[in-house]
Amino acid sequence: MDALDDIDKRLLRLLQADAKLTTKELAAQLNLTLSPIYERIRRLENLGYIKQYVAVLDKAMLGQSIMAFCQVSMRYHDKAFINKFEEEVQKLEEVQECYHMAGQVDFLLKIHVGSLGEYHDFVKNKLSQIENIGVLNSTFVLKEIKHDLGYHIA
Amino acid sequence: MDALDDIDKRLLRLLQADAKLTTKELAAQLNLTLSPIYERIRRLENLGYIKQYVAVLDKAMLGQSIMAFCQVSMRYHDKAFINKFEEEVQKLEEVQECYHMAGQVDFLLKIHVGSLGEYHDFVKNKLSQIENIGVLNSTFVLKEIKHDLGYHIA
DNA sequence: AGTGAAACTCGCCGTCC
DNA sequence: GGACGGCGAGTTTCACT
Repeated sequence: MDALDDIDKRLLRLLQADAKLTTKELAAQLNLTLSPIYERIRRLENLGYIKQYVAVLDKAMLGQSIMAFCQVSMRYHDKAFINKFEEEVQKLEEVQECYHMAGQVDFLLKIHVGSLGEYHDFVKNKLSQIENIGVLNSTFVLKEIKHDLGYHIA
Repeated sequence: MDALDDIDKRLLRLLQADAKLTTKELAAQLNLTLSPIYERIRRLENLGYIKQYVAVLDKAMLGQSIMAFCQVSMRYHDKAFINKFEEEVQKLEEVQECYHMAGQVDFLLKIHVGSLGEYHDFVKNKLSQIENIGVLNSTFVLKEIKHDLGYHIA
């Protein structure tokens, strides 16, 4: 019921590259008619394989040209402090991604801002205001070499 | 000509959250008729604010449940070696993202695989086969705390 | 599960304000 | 720069296989 056959996989690959493909175009590429394609897509949506459809914007054109990774280690590792940090991070719009990591560093944050001044403001007035942060180490992206939007489908 | 007014910004926010909204629904939310919405979207596409439309899939359901960050430092920093590394990384399907960084570490890679065994295989047989890699340091994601798909629009 | 066709809605374009 | 209207195209459903 929830296994993917070969057509499902090809469908997912096509849709994660271009969500605007019409059922007609998809049907032509997969050698089927409109109905089965239509129903397969709805099935993949309902089972949760497809979570949503989004427009991908250009961050440089939106003035978000500085990207940085920020490694955060907590002073104490109490559950309450960890939970508090995770809650606070959700509220910070500069934080695009946040991961709880294995190893010396507790959290890795991906940050998007418009300038180094904004980054300074973010660290000084927002991030470091969260209590119990021990070490805080930022590294900046010089160039984006690769950024795949879709996942590899086996 | 290429500046965004308030309606453009609201339009971009709505579309990067849900690309399947119809012009009709967008028009209703922005208190306009269909034509201006339609033309604004085409304008935002042509100017490059909207790069593409994609379906967002569930990586866990696709069996890509292990996520890791891999820090790579080159032995020598010749332009030719750097270019070669960047080329090779493009070919590796496990590498979701790759950034050239400022600081001690040269590159930061975000890796998606299905198991630790696959990760081992990736490092041993693919990544470390690229010449001139000096230090290679992997850290695994325990939990995804936050992952915004859209950018913050000022 | 897939085909083919019918009904309905939306995207798209022209014209007008 | 936005409103209105008509045609083509896409989506959605159904009866049949």
